[in-house]
Amino acid sequence: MATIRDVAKAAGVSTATVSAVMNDSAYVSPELRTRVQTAIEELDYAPSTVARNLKRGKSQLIAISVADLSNPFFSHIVCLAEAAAAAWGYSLVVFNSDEKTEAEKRILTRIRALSCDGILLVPVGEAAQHLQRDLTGRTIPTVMFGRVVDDRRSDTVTIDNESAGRQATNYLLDLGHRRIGSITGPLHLTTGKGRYDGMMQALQARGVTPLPEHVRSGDFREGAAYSVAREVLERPDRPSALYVANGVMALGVMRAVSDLGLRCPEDISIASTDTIPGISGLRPRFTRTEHPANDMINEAFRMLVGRINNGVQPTPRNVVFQPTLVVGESCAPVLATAARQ
Amino acid sequence: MATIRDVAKAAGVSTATVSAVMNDSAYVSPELRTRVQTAIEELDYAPSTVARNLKRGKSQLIAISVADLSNPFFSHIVCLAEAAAAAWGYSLVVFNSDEKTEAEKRILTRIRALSCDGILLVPVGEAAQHLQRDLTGRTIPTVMFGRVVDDRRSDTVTIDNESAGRQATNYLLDLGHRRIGSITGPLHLTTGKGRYDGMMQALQARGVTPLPEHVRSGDFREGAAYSVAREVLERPDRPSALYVANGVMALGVMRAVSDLGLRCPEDISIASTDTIPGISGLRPRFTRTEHPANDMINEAFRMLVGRINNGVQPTPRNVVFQPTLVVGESCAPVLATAARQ
DNA sequence: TAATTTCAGCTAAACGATTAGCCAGGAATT
DNA sequence: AATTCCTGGCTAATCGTTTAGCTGAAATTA
Repeated sequence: MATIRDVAKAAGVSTATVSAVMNDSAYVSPELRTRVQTAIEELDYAPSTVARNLKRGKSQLIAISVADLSNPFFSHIVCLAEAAAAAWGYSLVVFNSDEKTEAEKRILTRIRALSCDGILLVPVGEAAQHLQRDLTGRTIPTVMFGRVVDDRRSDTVTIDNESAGRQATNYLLDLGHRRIGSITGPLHLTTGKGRYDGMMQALQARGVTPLPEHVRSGDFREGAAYSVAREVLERPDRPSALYVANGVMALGVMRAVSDLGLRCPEDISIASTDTIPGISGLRPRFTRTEHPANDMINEAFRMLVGRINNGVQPTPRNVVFQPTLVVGESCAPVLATAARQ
Repeated sequence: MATIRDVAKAAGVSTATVSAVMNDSAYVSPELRTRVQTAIEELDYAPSTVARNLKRGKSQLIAISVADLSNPFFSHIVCLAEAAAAAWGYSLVVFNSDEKTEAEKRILTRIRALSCDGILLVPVGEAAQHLQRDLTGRTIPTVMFGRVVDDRRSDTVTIDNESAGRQATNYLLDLGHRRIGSITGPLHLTTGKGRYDGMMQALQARGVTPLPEHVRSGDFREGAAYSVAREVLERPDRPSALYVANGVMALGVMRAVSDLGLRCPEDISIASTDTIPGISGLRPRFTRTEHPANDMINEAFRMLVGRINNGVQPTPRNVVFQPTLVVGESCAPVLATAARQ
């Protein structure tokens, strides 16, 4: 690998001049400039960011740690983050905490060791204590994404989870459903709790009280959602509609529906929050609330890069985005459902 | 942040001794050792990996560049790769070349600049020349994944694309289909060409010649597959079955089918190669060939880490995996289809 | 005792960039 | 003509590690 010294020798100039050309940090005469540039071309020189980073105290790396990389929502987030990182001149190091506190600890240690310039963190959240210890010790600029564990200290980018739960539930209520159940997320997560709260608010506002047996908590994964949904749907008093707290669980519920020989929306209406991209060719399309993921990631990067460049500001910023309801064919009016029973 | 010199001064030893304690690379007397350790504790010292990497010429980073990060197949690959990287003690830097040669060039330069220890590359492939220049100049251990641009020089991990095309097509033939069309991948890619060839082999073996208008090439994305599929399906002599070269295109085709008011498999049978994970709750489930992605990634990492540790070996290894056929409900016997027309 | 070996721990030279500070020589000023 | 001012480009120090090579005292051997 060619070094800056090789280029300097080849171009007959000093390393300082080569550096000046690379970063145009000082005026260099046109002649020397072209000589340097051809030498760079010739030797196919690329500066060592490792050396540069040592000198500058930066690593040009942004770390992202997501809670479940096998969830298409987070895959999508990683995809958007990669593009944003590239646009800002960073590279993206990807970690999967897999909803495990232990894994998250290891990841944060690793991120420190790599001296990443910033962290985009979807916190696992069950135990926030270690986060404070790990993050505030060495203040690496951090933006919490999607979930919140300590909204007083960190910058956060989230969606209004209560609104998501309310919107989806209101849609079901508007169709006349009253026997509404839910597969919620884990209630110790803000995403799980918020959507659950939103749903309950919507129900209470219309004076509807769900059966406790119809409201079950999942873990945001396909498998558990499948088995919990089976249990709920096998009951003789099964609900006429379900609110499902995320996209992959909605798929699990749908699998349960079809394995039980039920049909959606004829036998059961399903509304969810969050969705799987690209499956609009398959029927039924889900009625769901969607996150403005692109805007969220862009905002997160703007905040993160701001912190990286301007140092840590005293007041953390919390930006909340609004979900939007998208109607598919997974819900039917309750009259139709009742007629079939 | 405390440096090794601060620690050395505090402990009254040389930096070499501190370094020796950190990596236990040499014997240090118990007394000095404890003095160093308390000094480290005292100053909350963590060595700068940036400096260490500069010196060692290693970065503990493995780069993965995929051709389309928005494709769930590659998301899945990234997910598996993250786990494999962590298991081997590396961190994963993710890049998306988005099927663009220019982007791939920039990515390779960036990877070099970051001095990643190894590369897992899904090459864009249209122009392999620059790859040779970029990769052989500085021999960063590289494993080509999924696609091949120069199978003589690089390690590769691939699937038997021809077999995939043959298996899917034979399934359609066995159902009695003869008017078979295809949405292929780009034919300049080994994945596109191989699957196409496999399909043609299967057809020829049964003496079937497809109409050229029924065999259209896509770009492995949902959008183009949708429009091309519409064109094919709107023809009065539309095929009774389609072989679709990857999972997201199959979704696009399915969207076209449903937008045209057709039904799958009643009006059109669809078999594909590659699939979208987790959608088995939605109907119809695709009949498709699947890749052993997990085994493939594990093998790729074994090869890559081997190269990193043992230096570049003379003979490149090419490992080819076999796809397996998984039957869903997206295909019907031709008699049923004919009866409806 | 003198010569040799051993080895804990030190010194200093890297790694490859950035950059403060310097120098030479041409232009401008007096 | 002498002085000052610019300014393009160079020299060399620096970032924080690792590590080859050295030193000198203790241990071993003859």
